[in-house]
Amino acid sequence: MIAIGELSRQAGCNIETIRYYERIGLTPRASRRGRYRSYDADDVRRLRFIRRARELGFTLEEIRALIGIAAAGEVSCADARGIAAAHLASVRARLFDLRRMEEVLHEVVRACDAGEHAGCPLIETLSADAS
Amino acid sequence: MIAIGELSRQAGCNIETIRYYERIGLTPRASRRGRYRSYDADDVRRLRFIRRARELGFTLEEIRALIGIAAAGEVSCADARGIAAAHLASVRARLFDLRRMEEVLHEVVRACDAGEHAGCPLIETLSADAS
DNA sequence: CATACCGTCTGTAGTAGCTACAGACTCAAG
DNA sequence: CTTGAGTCTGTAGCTACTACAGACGGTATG
Repeated sequence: MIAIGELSRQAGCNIETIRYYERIGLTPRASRRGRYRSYDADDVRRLRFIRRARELGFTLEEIRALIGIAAAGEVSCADARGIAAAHLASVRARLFDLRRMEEVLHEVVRACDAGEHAGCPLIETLSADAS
Repeated sequence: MIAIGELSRQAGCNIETIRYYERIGLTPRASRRGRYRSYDADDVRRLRFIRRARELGFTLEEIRALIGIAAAGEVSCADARGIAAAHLASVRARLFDLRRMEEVLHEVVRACDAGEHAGCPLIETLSADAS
C-alpha cells in the first residue's frame, strides 16, 4: 500500500488531479488508512490508463466510458473502436484548423522578415476586408 | 448606428460574446441609445479584427496587445511580429502533439478493423506497461 | 519531551473563453 | 392595446485542472 504522493510519482499524475478524479467519480473512492488515502498496484495501473488516455486527448467522459469497457472485457471492443474513431475525427478536425493557422502565421512572420509590406503584415491580415 | 444584433451578424460574433468582450474590457464600453448599446462601422471593424485573431488562435490577452499595436501605428510592428512568432511556436507545439495523437489513434482503429489482436487494440494501448 | 518539517487532509476559488439562462424592460407593428 | 422581437443586467455553468488556506499526522532531531 502506498500513499498519494507515491501514487502521484508512479503514475506521473499530480496529487491535486488524483483527488480531483476521485471527487468527480472518475476513480472510485480510495480506501483510507486513518485519514490518509492508500493505494495499491491496481490503482497505479488505473491512473496510468487515465493518463495515457488524456495524452491521446480523450475527454474525461470518454475515459469514463473506456474504463467501463476495459472492466467489461472484450465484449465491447466495438464500443471502444467507436469512441476511438469519433475522437480521431475530432483530432483530425483540430489538426486541419491548426494547419491553417500555422500557414497564415508562418506567412505573416515571413512577410514581416522580408519587409515586403509598407505596413505590419499581421495587423493588415487581421484588418483585411474579406473574410 | 446599429444595434447589437446587427453588429453580431455583421461581425460574425455571438451577442453574448460581444457583451462578454465589453465586460472584460477587451472592447471599450459601447455608447448607449437609452438602455441599448449602439455601434458604428469602427466597432464592426474592431470586432472582425478580434474574430480573425481568434480564428488564428490568439488568446484574448494577445489580442488586447494587438489592438494596442494596431492603434499605435507602424511603430511597433516588431512587437506584433514577436507576438505572432511566439504564437506560431505554440501552434506548432500543439500540431506536434496532435499529429502524434492522430498516428496512435489511426493505428488503433486500423488494428481494430484488421482484427489482428486477440484483445481490444485501444484498451491494450492504454493499458501498456511502458510509457 | 519539544520542535521542526514534510506529507496529507478538506474545502473553496481561480483559470480561458465563452454560453445559457432568468426575469425585466423597450419599442415598433398590427 | 397587445403581441412579439430585441435587448438589458446579473449569475451560473462548462472542461480539466491548479492553487491556495488552514488544519492535522507522523517522524527525525535538539
